[in-house]
Amino acid sequence: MKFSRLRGVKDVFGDETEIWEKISSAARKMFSLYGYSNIITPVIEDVNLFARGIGEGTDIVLKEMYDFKDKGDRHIVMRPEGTASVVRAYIENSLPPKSDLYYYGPMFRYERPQKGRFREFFQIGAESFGDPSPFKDAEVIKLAEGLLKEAGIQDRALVINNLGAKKDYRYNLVKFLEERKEHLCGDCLKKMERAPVRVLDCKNEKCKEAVKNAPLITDNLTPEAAAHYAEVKRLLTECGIKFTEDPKMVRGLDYYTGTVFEFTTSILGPQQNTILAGGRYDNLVAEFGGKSTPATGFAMGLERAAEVIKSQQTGAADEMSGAFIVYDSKHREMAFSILNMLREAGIKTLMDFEDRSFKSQFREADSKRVRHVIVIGDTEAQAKRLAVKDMKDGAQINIEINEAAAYLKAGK
RNA sequence: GCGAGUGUAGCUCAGUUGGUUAGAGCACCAGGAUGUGGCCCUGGGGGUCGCGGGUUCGAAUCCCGUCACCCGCCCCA
Repeated sequence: MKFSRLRGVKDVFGDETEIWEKISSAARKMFSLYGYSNIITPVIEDVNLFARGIGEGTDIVLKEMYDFKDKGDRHIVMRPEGTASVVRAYIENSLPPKSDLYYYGPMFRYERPQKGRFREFFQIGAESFGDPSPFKDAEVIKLAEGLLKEAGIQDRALVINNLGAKKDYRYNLVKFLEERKEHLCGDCLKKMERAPVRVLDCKNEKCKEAVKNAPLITDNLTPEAAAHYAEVKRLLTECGIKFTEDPKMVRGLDYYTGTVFEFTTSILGPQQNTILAGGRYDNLVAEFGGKSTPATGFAMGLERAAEVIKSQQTGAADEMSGAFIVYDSKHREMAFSILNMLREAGIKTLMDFEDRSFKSQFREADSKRVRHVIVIGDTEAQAKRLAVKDMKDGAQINIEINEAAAYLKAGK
């Protein structure tokens, strides 16, 4: 019986895990620099956490949740994103009012798979609680940018917006759209009720034309939001962060209330080009029953970030390192003890346990890109010495066994 | 969820109007004088032609279904 993986999920290994590790170590470094601590929350949660948190009307909740009933008849969902869980945990565990947290783990969405879009995907995210200041927004964006930079992602652009509109904005926008109803596509008509701002972002040419003079959110911010937004922009410039503004950018999660931002890349195609996104959500903690607490955060998609790094990689060969033991089968015991000795001395050492020709063993040593080959044939075994060949220049020397570790460690 | 495309060896792909034992390159394995890699040469292993059904004397090739990937839309990281 042969099995294959389920739709939209993938096995990650080899070069790709290497890139993932590079990203996560970049993340650990940046988070520690900014004083964030790690939080691990369960993959499964109660459905209502996301229905309430992300928004009842969003696509994620409406049709993309991986949900099921467990044996106790509980309605469970495999988390489609990280923020709702972290907010829940923040309240439930009475974490300090000011908390800076980061997380790493798999998320699940029942979507049609495509390049850079999976049903199980990994996110690294950050959530900062308790600070309403525009400085915090700028700091979070600076952190996000630092993380991308540290991970080696050069191909990135930052887009920002603010969603702090006046109360009557939505009403006025809907009214504007109602008047142009006949020019809008079917999707937009649906969006009009649920998330009217989204209509402004439609790619359909007719819709674009129809909404050309629609009231923009940035022209209808509350005085506080406008001041906050201006301050965030000033601070970003102060930090040396380049950005563009997009008054039509809206995020797909309903909880955002102020600054929103997205880092995009050009290599993933127009629909999956967001690699990191986030924003301010000052009402969510209160909506979840906690004490009213301002908050802001972001999430990065590992698969997409890795894809960008992969596309940037030059074909440079890896450095040669470590040693490979080539031996005559009669002396396998001796070779094995040398192997253990070198490893205990902290030297990366490889060896093949099958009886293979010197030629085969050397070929393997070469493909493993080791710097040195230790040869143990009859001559060496009798003299209780080792021949050490430098695979870079082909030079070979003969040394005492107890000199080997020091010699290899010295490298070249 | 809607619309289109693709699916042949580990990888990238050939495969003529349906016709014998399905091919190439790369990768892998072995050998190329006496124990020594890369380049080169010789040989070798490896394929339920995505899967299931149908048409036919005969199907990788035609038809139907199904699964997967991928592209556009939707949405999002």
